[in-house]
Amino acid sequence: MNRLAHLFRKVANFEPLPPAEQAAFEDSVSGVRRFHAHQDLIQEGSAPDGIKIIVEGMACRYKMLPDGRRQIVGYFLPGDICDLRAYLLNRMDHSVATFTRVEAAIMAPEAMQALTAKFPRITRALWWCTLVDEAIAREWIVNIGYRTAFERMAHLFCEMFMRCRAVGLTRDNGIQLPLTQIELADSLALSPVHVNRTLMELRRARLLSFQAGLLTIHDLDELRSLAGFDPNYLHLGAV
Amino acid sequence: MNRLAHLFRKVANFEPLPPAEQAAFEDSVSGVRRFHAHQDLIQEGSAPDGIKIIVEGMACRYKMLPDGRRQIVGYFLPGDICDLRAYLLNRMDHSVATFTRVEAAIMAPEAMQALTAKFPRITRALWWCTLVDEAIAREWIVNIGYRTAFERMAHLFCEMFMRCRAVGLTRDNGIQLPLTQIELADSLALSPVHVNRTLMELRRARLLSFQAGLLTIHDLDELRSLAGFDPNYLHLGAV
DNA sequence: CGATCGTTTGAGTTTGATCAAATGTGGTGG
DNA sequence: CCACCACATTTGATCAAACTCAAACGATCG
Repeated sequence: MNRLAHLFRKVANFEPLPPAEQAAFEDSVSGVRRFHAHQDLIQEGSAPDGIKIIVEGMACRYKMLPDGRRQIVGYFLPGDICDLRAYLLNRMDHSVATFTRVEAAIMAPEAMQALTAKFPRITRALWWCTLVDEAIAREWIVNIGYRTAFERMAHLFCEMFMRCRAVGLTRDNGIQLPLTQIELADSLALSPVHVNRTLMELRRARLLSFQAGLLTIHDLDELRSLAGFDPNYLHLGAV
Repeated sequence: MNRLAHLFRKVANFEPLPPAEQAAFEDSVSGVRRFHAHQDLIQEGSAPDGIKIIVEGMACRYKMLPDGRRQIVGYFLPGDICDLRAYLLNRMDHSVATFTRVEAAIMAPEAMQALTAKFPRITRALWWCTLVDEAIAREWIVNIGYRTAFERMAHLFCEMFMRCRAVGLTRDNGIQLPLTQIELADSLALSPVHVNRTLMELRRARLLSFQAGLLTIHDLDELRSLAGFDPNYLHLGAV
């Protein structure tokens, strides 16, 4: 099947790939691997191996800290490419772990090399992906540095909702967001206790519900406004 | 002269460019432009124009916030490329401003396109630059999210020192770091008052001095250790 | 049916923010 | 050369957001 459908849908925000190039891309995939929930895909300091494109499930980039805590620095959802950098960097500067069971399409670096050599449009599309990743990382700096706990969490939820919507993973106004409060805390640089209280505040304001890995947004406009969320940095064309 | 010497020196950490490719790169530069201190080079929301490579001076990426404050999300120093993204993103998701007078080499997007089409090694080198930028942005997330004010500032100073050293901009154990305490505050997500106190703490500990735009590090090993600084994310080969 | 993990609640503490004002410092014009 | 202005730095006092510690409660699972 079309294992890369989410990826193609995402990059169409930049430039749609013609069917022939989509097919060539699909053909470059050597296979699909399955990973357990809460499993490391890559560890900081190691050499990245193959390129993995998320087909199903969710994962994150994180950095371990000297006192045993961790800081999550980004999320992966279907259509995201896990270590494009495999090419160019010899040591990973962060780790990657799954939240859920993950299914990933695997590509050998050589296959990627051949593919991008042949199709400049694909090269541009992939480069665009890394630029968007970078833009998201920068928005996280702002989010963590400037916003209050309440705004910060609201902002993250907006971002995840928009990103899921861009690849067709919303159901009504809900998305799968299989995170524990502790994982949310690691993402937002908040304590788990404060995450819990902030979450209750968001619920009490009837903005959303969040349980059993399902985030439902009851009032997106209000949430966006309270979070100071401007989707421009996601570069997703249509708002 | 060799206007791109700093850039070539930086990318040599990835893969040295042979003289012929350096020359072709230089030839693609259409000219040099000068900018005043504290001037915007690009504004958020606008379409990026040309590609600018910093030849001399310092600048930053920043985002304005609704209450008029700003968050600086990265620094540019000589050898850094200012908007490679000019290519691929139609609207800037952040602004760029100078700290000092800046001299920048200008390249038309078409010239860049031609250059990268002809020299795959240059393409890889530039892509590597964006990956390093991304890695730095992620480390900033950790820095702002996890570290105390003291560690945070120490970490930033370590980073800037290492980055300057990688392009040959250290003098003894000092670097030009022409920032006011307010600009430091905008970078570290701290209040100016707290920046001042933290700076005094660093000075009192005899770790460094910072005045008149000059940062002198008296005990780099101790500073690195207190900051929890691991230079791996800068991908600069030699430590 | 414990055991484990995640969530919730309470109480006290801390880091860093805010507000306000004093003190340098460098530049400009008279 | 001095007066003045704008701006950066320093200091003091108070406040608040979020953290820590601790414990209870609730699911889920072998």
